[in-house]
Amino acid sequence: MSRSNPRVLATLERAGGFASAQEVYQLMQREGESIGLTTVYRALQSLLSDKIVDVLRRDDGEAIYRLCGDTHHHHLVCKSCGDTVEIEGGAIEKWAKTMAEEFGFREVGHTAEIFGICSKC
Amino acid sequence: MSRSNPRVLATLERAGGFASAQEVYQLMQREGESIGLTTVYRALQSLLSDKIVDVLRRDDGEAIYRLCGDTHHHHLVCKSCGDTVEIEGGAIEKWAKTMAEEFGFREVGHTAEIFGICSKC
DNA sequence: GTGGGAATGAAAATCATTTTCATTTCTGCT
DNA sequence: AGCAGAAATGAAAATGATTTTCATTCCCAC
Repeated sequence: MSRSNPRVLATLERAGGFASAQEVYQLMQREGESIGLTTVYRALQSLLSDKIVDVLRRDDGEAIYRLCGDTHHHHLVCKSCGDTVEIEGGAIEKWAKTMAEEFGFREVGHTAEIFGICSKC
Repeated sequence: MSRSNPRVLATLERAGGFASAQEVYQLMQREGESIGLTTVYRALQSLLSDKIVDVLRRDDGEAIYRLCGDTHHHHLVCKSCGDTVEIEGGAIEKWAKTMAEEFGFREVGHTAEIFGICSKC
């Protein structure tokens, strides 16, 4: 069940740790690697569920995957160039926990993203 | 060029100021309004470029539109039954603003969701 | 009224993503 | 070796949101 194809992971690294499935596929094609689009999608999903990569959405809705360290963090993403800054989310953690408790939820997780236009754009 | 169809806007309001194009369309159908899906999409785009609505992305990539200036809130969603509670996000707003400023971002927005298992499940 | 631009919507096109399914490759086992 | 079954692969078809095309209808100034 190890579908986390290492060639896909390597390509994602080569791409600067930030690319869509289609881009990873095209990159591999251009570099002469023989792989199917389906396999790329499957590998990315597997990497995702293994928490080796992270997924975000571009403005047009395309999913982009990126390598991700294991420390829990959030992202500040530029809507224009896609540049990403990893930020601390201590305030969020506390907020999520408080709110969840207030309404009696358990096994709580959360997502949070900030997006805007970066200083370069 | 005023394609910001008022019926679409009204429906978006009725939906709680938060819905996808498909949902707006279905809601209008169910309520017996005669409108085409194309028109709904066009109206939403128009409302968007007039800055009357805002667009976000759901996890699955579907675009959801929301009235700007609507009091902004977040969701606490049960992973098991899908039940949703709307919650205040004052802490988040501040956090997002602070972080964005720190890194020189402008035109800042954010998304945040908390998910878990509710008390009934 | 009438001519032309704007609005409408059905149907087709597009595009990312997922599913299906037949084929190939790997694995452990004898 | 040889073989069975599991897992991986990828081409092609299916899906689902969104966009485009295009013919028709509506509306408004003249």
